[in-house]
Amino acid sequence: MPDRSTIGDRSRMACEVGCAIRQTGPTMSDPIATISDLLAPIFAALNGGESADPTVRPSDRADAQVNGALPLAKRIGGNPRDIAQAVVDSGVLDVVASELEIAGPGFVNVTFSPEFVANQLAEVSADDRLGVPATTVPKTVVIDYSAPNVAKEMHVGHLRTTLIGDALVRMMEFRGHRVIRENHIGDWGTPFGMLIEHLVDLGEERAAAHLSLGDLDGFYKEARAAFDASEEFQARARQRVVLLQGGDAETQRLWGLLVELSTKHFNTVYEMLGVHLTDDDLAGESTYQPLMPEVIERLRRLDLLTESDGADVVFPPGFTNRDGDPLPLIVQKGAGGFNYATSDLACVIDRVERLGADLILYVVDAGQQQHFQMVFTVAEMAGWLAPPREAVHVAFGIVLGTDRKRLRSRSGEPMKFVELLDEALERAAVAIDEKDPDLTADQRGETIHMIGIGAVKYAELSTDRVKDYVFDWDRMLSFDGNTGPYLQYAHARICSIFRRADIERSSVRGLPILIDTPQERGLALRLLAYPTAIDTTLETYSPHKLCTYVYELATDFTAFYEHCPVLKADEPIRTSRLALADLTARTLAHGLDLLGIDAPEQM
RNA sequence: GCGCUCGUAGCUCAAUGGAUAGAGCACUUGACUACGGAUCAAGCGGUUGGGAGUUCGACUCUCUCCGAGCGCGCCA
Repeated sequence: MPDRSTIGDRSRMACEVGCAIRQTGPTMSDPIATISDLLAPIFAALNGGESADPTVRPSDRADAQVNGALPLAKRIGGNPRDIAQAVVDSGVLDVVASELEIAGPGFVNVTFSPEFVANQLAEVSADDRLGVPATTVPKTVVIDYSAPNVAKEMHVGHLRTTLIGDALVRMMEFRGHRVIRENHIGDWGTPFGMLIEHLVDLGEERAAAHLSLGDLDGFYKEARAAFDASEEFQARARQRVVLLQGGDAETQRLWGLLVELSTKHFNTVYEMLGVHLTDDDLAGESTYQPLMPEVIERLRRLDLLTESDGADVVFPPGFTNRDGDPLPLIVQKGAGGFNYATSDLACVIDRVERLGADLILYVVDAGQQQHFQMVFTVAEMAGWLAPPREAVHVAFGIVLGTDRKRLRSRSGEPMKFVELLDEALERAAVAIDEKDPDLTADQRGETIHMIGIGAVKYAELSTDRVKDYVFDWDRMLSFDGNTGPYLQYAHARICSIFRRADIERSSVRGLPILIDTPQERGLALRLLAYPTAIDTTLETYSPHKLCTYVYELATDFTAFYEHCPVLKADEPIRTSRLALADLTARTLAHGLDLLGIDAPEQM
């Protein structure tokens, strides 16, 4: 039974997806990857022709350390220091290293030669892609994210899925994959009987007016209240569900009205956020309704279906309920209806067979892990998800308030998305007005938007997605520390150097960069690590890794900025440092953009 | 009860099985005629929840216990 949580399965994923998405090779600028490639044949030779990982890592004792001698010594027998010596003696690193040192039990500490660093950097500086190669193995990736409900307002619960999904989309696309965004909105199910009847009672015009105000929750609650208060209404609502599922034209039209008014609200939020989701990406649950009977039919033909308490279910092995009995995945309810599981299976079929998906990502909260494990297992049993094709639940934790309880508004409900963003803008405005009261009205508005939204996004993305995270206004909007505003400020500061000197940034692009001081060297090495940062982020679908990179890049820059005068330096140092500053700003802005965050040139 | 996820500095978080576990905030101290001080530097702070195991090497993998959160048949 393929259990997605086992180590073996995870390593399979790391290899198949990771290797496809990762791409080392001659175009890779990261020196770590370069020496790893250089060492590969040496390690293979030492290992009797079989490849062995040199395990090259960044080091705090040198620029890089080669750890591979230790496990290799274990495997083939012998002294790890002798193997390290053989690695050094092979001479393959001589072209890139100015110093090689064997240390401890058998580590090889590598110091890159300044020429090597400068050459790599020149290549990157002249490259629009900043050294990040397009993948040679483009995949079709379907990303299922955001997924708000029709006739319900987006709230804080949609924050993480929307932002993580958007960031992954941007990175995957940049990497050269074919990315299909799917916004699996909740636009189907029994609540729609009630909602449509309420729409009818209210009258279309009044309902439309009501909904277009953005008060979707109010509408939903009224419908719910009517449903709870009147048996007559309940009967109509149930009948309406039947009509909806039966394809009744008038009912469909009314349903479409609800969907349209809701998606208008969603789009307002997406635009405000700068998230790449449009009506073209809508793939609501209704989309998959026609496929539902086929899901059942196929499962039946495969003899996977069992009847249990009147429902049609599949028993994927390895899942048990509270009594220790096999846990079923219900695909057709006793009354004949379909449910969430059916629709997710339909999605798998559609995404694999119609869209040709190699990889399906579900950016959905961690609470649904068991559901997805079961769905994926059943899809594998049915042969719809045969390797190397795969589905991954990109799970994330809950958003907590500073009291460590689920974040709620004062009224006790999940905080509405729009309220949250409004507050972000208000708080950003206070900060901006205090720091820089001289901005023009246009600049002010634009800056507030970039800072406020960027702060929320960065706070959201910069911690490990699988953990719950604490939502703290004061921290995320601080200009100090690992925050969005700090990074944006770092970018603005670099731009300011060029403004002050009245130099076009593009004019220094690709000019030679001289590596002299430790700060220049540190910054240069960081810049060269950008492709690897993106790779490691995508291997685990963890945007916080790119956040960490961008933050470290910013701190490396400030160290450089403190120690290395740019404009006051003599030529050719001055131009070199300008080029280094420009490349830093480009990388910073690019990394932030992959996270969906704007990088203002001044603020 | 079973399953999953999590537990790292006072707080918020990092750390692809590698050497001495790193940042930020807070706190203490220092740098100010400043290429944007919306800054920088230094210090303080840890038996990585406890215990056992695997390994040359464990925050990381395995087991167990403790604690927190979530899930466990017809909601989505």
